[in-house]
Amino acid sequence: MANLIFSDENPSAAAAAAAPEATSSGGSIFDMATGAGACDGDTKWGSSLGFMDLLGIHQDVIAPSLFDSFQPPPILPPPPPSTSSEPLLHQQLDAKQLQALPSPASTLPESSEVLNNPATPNSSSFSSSSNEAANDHEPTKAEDDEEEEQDQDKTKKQLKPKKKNQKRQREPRFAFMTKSEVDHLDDGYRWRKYGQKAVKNSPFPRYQSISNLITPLPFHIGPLMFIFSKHCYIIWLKNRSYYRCTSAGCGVKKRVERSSDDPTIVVTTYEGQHKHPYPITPRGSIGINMDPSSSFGPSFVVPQPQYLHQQQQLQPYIYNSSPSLNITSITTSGSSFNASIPDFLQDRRFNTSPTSSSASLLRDNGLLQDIVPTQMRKEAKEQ
DNA sequence: CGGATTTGACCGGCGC
DNA sequence: GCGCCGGTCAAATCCG
Repeated sequence: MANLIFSDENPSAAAAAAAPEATSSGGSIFDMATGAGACDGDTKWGSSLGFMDLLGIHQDVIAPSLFDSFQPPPILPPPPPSTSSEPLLHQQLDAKQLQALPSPASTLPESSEVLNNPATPNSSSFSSSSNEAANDHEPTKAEDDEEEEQDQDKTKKQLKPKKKNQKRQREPRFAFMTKSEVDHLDDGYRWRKYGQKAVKNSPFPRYQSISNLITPLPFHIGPLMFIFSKHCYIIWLKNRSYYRCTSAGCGVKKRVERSSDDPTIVVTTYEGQHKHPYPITPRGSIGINMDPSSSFGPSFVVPQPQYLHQQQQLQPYIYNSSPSLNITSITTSGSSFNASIPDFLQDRRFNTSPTSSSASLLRDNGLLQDIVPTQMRKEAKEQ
């Protein structure tokens, strides 16, 4: 996984991964019709910038705006969710920080309440408006029935009309970043996925004459490659998943996507506040102890090594305790890893062949489904 | 069979 | 007004 991305053999791929997103979530898709962005056959991958240059860009642009402003919370950062992933960042971000976040945060309305103290969506630091907002989206049963009748004439897909001149109130959002191979981190609550969007993520559309296509393609985020007029174009796609808490009356939402800057990072954005007790998970997963009596918000239960052992196929990433992204530590060189990493976490760290890694990444990111039609996938499955 | 997920369609906001 | 995009819905499908 990550070790492939930043492999020494393919430094420009690493640079690509480190390159900051030029625009917000609406990164422009490469213009195939006009050929905009096409280059001549001499262009190499990331040739305009060296590996270290791009690393520098990454640090200059990303780190100061997001990571350098990170202040260690008074209590340990949360989740290592049960995926054995490690938390990178966890705090309520101020508007500036949120804008620095890839995309979930960039859409944060200014009216959002943000507090600079560590908390989770369940923490008391969130505004108490969650009920209202939740009711906006989840009307009462009576209202539902009434509207169902009204909607008889309407198209099935048509949505219920919203009150005019009333901007939808957004819940305060809370984002944190986690190094993980799995997108949906188990935080102990039960979530139902209600939507998924493929978002374009093309900071620097990469292209190259097909005749010069020597270096392996950097399959680390989900490139959709196509060939047009002797040029190989790649559009970077990623999925954004939308989850809703399954508890009745709880309108908490959760948005999960990969970071544009580092696809090994999962950006989880919570919206709203749970209005129910923290569910006790029978799985014994690591959970968040949502003790409402605690004025410090939730505390987090450290996963037991035994449990992590069961999850080792997830290839947990050992995160750097430094607030900034130390992407240089992610190399194919085994010596770059800390010797203190338990054996059971090291077992599978370097067993990724380019082939399996590419495939698994495509699978993990859900990109396969974006690129390959469902029918084709089904056929492949049957074979 | 019930709950969860997938996925195409739809709506509203926003920028041009 | 139009197009793009984020967010949501809900039927179809999957899965235990």
